[in-house]
Amino acid sequence: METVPSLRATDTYLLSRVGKAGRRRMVDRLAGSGFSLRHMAILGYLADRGPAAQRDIGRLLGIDPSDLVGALDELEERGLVRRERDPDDRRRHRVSLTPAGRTALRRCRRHADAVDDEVLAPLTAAQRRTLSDLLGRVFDALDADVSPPAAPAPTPGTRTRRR
Amino acid sequence: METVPSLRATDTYLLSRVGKAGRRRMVDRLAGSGFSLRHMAILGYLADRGPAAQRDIGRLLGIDPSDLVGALDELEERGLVRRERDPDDRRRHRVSLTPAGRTALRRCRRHADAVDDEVLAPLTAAQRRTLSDLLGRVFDALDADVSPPAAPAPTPGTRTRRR
DNA sequence: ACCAATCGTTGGTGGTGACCTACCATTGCG
DNA sequence: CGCAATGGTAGGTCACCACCAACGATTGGT
Repeated sequence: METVPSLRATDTYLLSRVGKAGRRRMVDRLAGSGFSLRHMAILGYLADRGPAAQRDIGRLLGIDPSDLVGALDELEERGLVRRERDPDDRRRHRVSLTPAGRTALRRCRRHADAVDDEVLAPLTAAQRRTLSDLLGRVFDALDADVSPPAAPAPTPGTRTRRR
Repeated sequence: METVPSLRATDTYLLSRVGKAGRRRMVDRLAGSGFSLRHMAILGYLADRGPAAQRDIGRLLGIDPSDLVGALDELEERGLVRRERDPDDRRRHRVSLTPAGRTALRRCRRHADAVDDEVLAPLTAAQRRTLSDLLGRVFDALDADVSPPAAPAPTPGTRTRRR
């Protein structure tokens, strides 16, 4: 991909551009199996952390509760997740992964791996590990944005962001 | 920022997520000065490569000609670019940067640098250079996507993408 | 001189993402 | 009990992006 030097020199621009391209590929690929990134993220969440209330899923994944509903509807219709009322708090739904959901997730992951390989093809295995590591650090440091009511505003410049 | 392990392990996911967050910050910041990413990209193009026809700007920047019109209108209204007919080919517009445009670009770049610093804060200078380099490699290898009519489809799996 | 192609422009479309409000059921607390 | 808070839902908005078709002006090729 080509660009102008002054843009290529801007890390955030590069990041955003590469991220977008990667996301694009991923979305295309997953779409072939009828999944969206959201779907995959949700399945991943459930596989990693077990059954959960919708609120919690949305909070961690950065999905608005009202948007989550639809995504879960789709997954449920296809028998990939189950929604049942939490007996301990009947307001909540206990969302859990079905065996079919687990299988679906494996499929998603295969797609994801393939896209990773495709996008990062120009890098050697070692470089790839490095990139992975650096990206991880940056990612972890991003606005938690999941902060409880009173934002402590640790460093000046941590702009709270969130319309 | 938190996530589930299985997603954190997916490079493309990380990339897309970090890219998006970076873009967000950039957009917010630029918006404060009344610019969009598009605007900055266009100003950067003109500064780096000199006056150009709209077609060419759009091609390199991945902006549809019909979308470019509006962006240029805005820049022109604010006196940052000039549009004049190319005497050699009166179909074309010769778009050029005004001195005010040059100043505006400097301002944009300062914003961009600030965002870079903010986003990449968790990295050391050396790590940052490494990330920059690796991202650059990946970026350069991305689908040119500016390919002429008949896509040669070099490797199976190079999905042409482009709705 | 004619026709096909090119450039900019207008005025659409469709998809996505990130919101928001209002609402009902349920819970926890005073 | 009564009421505020919480979890899920339904429905809608707004911005943005990537397109597309059609059109007038202009050009280049024959």
